[in-house]
Amino acid sequence: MYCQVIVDIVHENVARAFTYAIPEEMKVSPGQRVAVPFGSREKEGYVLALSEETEYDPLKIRAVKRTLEDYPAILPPMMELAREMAEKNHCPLAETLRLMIPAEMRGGRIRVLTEKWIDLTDEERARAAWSAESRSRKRKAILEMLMTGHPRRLAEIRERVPDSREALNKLETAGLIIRTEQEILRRPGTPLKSGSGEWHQLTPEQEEALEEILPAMRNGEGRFLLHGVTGSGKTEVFLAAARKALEDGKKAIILVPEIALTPQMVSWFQARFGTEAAVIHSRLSAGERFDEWRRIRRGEARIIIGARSAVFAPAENLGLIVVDEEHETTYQSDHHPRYDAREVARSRCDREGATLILASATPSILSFAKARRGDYMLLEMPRRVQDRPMPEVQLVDMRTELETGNRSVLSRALSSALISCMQKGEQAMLLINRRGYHSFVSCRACGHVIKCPNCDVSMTCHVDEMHPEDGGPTQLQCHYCGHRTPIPEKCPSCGSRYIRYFGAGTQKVEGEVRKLLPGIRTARMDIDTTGGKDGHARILEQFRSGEARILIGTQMIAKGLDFPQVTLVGVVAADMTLNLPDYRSRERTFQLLTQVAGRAGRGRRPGQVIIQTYRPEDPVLKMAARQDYRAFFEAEIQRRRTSLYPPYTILARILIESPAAADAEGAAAGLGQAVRAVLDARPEWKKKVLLISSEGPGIRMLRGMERRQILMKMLTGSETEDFCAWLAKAAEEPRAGCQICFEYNPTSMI
DNA sequence: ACTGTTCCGGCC
DNA sequence: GCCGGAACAGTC
Repeated sequence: MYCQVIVDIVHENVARAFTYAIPEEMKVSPGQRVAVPFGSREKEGYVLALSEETEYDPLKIRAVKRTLEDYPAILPPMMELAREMAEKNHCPLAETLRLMIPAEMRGGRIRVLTEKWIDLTDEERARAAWSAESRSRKRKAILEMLMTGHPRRLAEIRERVPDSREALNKLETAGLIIRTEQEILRRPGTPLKSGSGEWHQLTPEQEEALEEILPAMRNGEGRFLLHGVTGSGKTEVFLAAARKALEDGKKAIILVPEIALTPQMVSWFQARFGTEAAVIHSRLSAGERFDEWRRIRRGEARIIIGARSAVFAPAENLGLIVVDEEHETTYQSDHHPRYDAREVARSRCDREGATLILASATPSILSFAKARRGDYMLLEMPRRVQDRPMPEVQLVDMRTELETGNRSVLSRALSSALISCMQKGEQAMLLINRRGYHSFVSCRACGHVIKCPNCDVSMTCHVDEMHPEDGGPTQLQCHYCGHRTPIPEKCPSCGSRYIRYFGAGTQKVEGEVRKLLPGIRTARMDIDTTGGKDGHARILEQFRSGEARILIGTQMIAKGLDFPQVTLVGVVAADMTLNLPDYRSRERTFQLLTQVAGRAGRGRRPGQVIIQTYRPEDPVLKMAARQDYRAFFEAEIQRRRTSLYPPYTILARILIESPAAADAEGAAAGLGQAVRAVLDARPEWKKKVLLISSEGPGIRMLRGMERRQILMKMLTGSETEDFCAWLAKAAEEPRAGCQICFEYNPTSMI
């Protein structure tokens, strides 16, 4: 018997199956991981398929050494998925297979934790021995313990009967007890409590959505886009759909856009389904992740909640995948092999006969366009639960604030709203989409802006987190590479002592709020305060418990959080994200504002939202203020059509990075020429290409690397796919001192 | 003739 | 991804 094995090495040279013989007594099935001899070394591999015969020279064939687990780590549909992804990404199969098992499983770096247990061999004999026992009080005590309940943990016996080793040995040699070892599974820490254990009465809209979803689930089909406004109770729909999956004996995967949102979702699901819910994300400890993975693999956990990577959870017999907040860009992975969890979810559902629900209050333009084309069935929930009103949104013109002498980052309207919100004993959230204190510093005399030595970006002022009580900002920090330096006394360019500070970040806003409302506890949530294993959870719990009354943070506070006590949401500077040089900046701004506005008024009391801006007449801001997704979608899709942006076109780029500018420059020129040459040779490709540009990228130096790009805009079509395959291959050709990568519809254009 | 270095193909 | 052999250059 032979098997085809993918060796766990990511390299083009070995990106194919190798044939190994299976020893007589060994049981091997497809998807199982095995140890095989490879050259002079031993390697891990994945069994692709088994066969009786082989084409390969039998003399050269070596045998599988051993299996690494006694079950297939890769389920058959997951193997197909890995194949599909490898083909699409032009990468070795080993690389996509690695996504599907916890990293620590590779190289045997993690041990299965065990615990010793003691069991009685025969209750009758034990009873007899107990009555007859007269010599040893310890033996009698142990037998008594086991008779009232067995098996028992050895640790427990040791605790109740000290120094019991000899007594246990005697009982064992007498054949009265046996020792066993049991695996124990490490569980992630207890999540937040939500206190809503019972099933809610569904709203008519939720019922209507489920009337479409449940029959589809019965047939193992259905691709839905659930567009429900903030506070419309989308989670209740997920819970009901997951219950249906469990009733049918199937599994459900619930994806959330980031780790910070898992505890909330887990608490909702655990309240209904208890330990059926498992958590998978990258911040679990190695042991926890491995053990949760095995719990899922064995079918002990039937609901999986997690961030992007949870889409690869080893669930057999999958019935449902939910992608919550589907518009979030975090569903696209940013390192190799790149994938989009929404596409992977779609592919898994097609393959495994499961139902897919993408859900959002602000669906991505791409998904909504697909829904309109009929790719997804659109389900609308335009009203909040219990007839709660949508929050009232007010745009505040910061130009008039300045004209009338208010130079603070908080407008009068926002200040007084904050004060009255606090007086009423309610909670508030403030969004400021930049961390740190000031966004940049510049010299009054010569206008010099202090830039990072490693990156082509200005540095941000920070208050030292270690000594926050020292007062104002003392440090400059680069938000791209993390480089830190003290704020200089003099301008490094002209020596002037007059340095000016521009723009406000979360630290500055927190300071202003504390000045405005002394004695009110605030919490700040940004990258700087959420370090550590449960930094997010700590801050959110502070706010949930009411210990902190105002939550100030970057966009991470805008996503899907549910705090019923919040009645006021303030956006300190709405235009900041609007003017970024990216065709998606309007979409992102609309989503961010609508999402953060939706945090207000989720409880009994109505919500109020104040958006500060220098451009209150901007149509995107106006539509966000009205929470009018439809109007925004129509305007944006129209703009994309006329300006030729996705989904009507495809953007692709080759990004070149090198420590030396000349090398990057040279490689960019060389590649640019090669691209133009191949287009001249292939007119069918050329006619699809609308634009080739060697401009940019936006940041020409990052983390000490010089960056150049070749940006292309193309019409969709099979020729374009072929051209992109060629580009991906061209990007793999090594060039002196350069790192080159090909990006198909890049997530970020920096 | 001997040793250190780099390049390239094979691994089942 | 790493090993080992081949080819090459440099040393006595």
